[in-house]
Amino acid sequence: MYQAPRGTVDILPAEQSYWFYIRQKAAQTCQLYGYERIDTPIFESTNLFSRSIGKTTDIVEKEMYSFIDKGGKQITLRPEGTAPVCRAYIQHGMQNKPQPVKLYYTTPVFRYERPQAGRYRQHHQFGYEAIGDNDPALDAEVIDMAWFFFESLGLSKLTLLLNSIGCSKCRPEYLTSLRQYYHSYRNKLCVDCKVRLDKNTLRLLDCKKETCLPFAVTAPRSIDYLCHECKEHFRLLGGYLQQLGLPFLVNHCLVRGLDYYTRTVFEIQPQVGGAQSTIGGGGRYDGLIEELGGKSTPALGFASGIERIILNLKKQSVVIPPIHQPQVFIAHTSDRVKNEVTKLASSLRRASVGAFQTTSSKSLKAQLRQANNIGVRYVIIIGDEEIKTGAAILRNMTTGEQDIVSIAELLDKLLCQLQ
RNA sequence: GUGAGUGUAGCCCAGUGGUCUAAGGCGCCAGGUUGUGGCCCUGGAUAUCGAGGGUUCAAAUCCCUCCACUCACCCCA
Repeated sequence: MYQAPRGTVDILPAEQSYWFYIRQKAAQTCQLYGYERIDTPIFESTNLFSRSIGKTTDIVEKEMYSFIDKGGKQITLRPEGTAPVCRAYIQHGMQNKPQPVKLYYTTPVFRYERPQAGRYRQHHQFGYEAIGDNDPALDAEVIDMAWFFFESLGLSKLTLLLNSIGCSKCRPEYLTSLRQYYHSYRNKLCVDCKVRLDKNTLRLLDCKKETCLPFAVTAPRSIDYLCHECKEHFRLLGGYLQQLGLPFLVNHCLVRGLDYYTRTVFEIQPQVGGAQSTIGGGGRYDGLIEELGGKSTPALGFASGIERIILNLKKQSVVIPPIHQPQVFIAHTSDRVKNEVTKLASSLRRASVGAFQTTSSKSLKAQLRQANNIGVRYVIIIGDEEIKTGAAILRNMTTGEQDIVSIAELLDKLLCQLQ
């Protein structure tokens, strides 16, 4: 028997209410904050990702779904959403539009990893990018928007973590100090951290091993090494967030795993959770557009994992509105009336009354049972006797009451009762 | 890539060597009501017991290999 590839899932009808709900809230949020939707291809040149995310990151080193197409081109299924949006910004000359350009997307994302709770090889992200403005007020807006989005979904008890990791001017000095600091504990570090020491110094702060945690606590802090501009940016951002009443926590160990981040980085986490606690995160990437061949352009963005949001909606028992289903079921008792039934069903739908219709020859009992299981409010029953008089039985499934109504009046009556 | 746990019908699961041609519950189908759902009663369909190999007179049950799933590490959403 075939089954969905490892790390992928079928999103069955029973789950779709969550997806519809989240996408709707996402679109509403974006409308309120002035973001427009963009859809970029699901695959891009491998280069785009290796250049932007960073060659030594795990994503690029071992998690990309890459292949060579029939034209010999190196192609990669998108492992994240920011780089393609930046590529589109450059390609379509969006620097000529009023800045910042605000774009959002919901899209599948592919990473070759061992699946576990809240982690898949194909997952879905809702994200947005604000490109072309370096004002910390924009950072605040982006963070506020993420917070608003989660709040509007009904999620509570969230934690907002914030940090600044500096820019190309001030970060090298910080990295040097950090490396020096960790170097003195070198033989006490875990195997992974010994590798990080040379390869990805910032990530040393992120190690969750108990033996490494104490080193992170007393490690040099990036915010103590910020240049004047970065320091000011961070100070102003903090002020805006306070004004907005967003309860942020500065976390000196928050560094994020993609190389393109500069200055502001942030994550939003639920208070309780499994290993994959982050439901959304983002930050500034002031060097990325230039790195990808555009003009030097400041920007920042945010992305959230829809599967993880659903996980938390369930954990917090948030009630999701059901997807609207037809409220009318048309049953028939004889194949001789099928013509009438088909016509009626079609005309109801054209008048915006959703209707189920049985097409096979089932017993009336079976049809009513089905109608009951679906949960429709009304069943229209048509048989030989009704057809003779141009009438139908209209049964109210909640009360069990039923009337004989002429087919001509059915629509008006239904429209009235379904109000 | 590493480690641990789990694999019995669509779903939840009983069963730890012979009474298993595999029990129960949910769901599904049908009948009880010859044109009427939900409750109840009765009946029915659906399982090469994850796959392959081995031990044994005998394997869902023990052993080996593989596969899948789950959780965790790594990393991230």
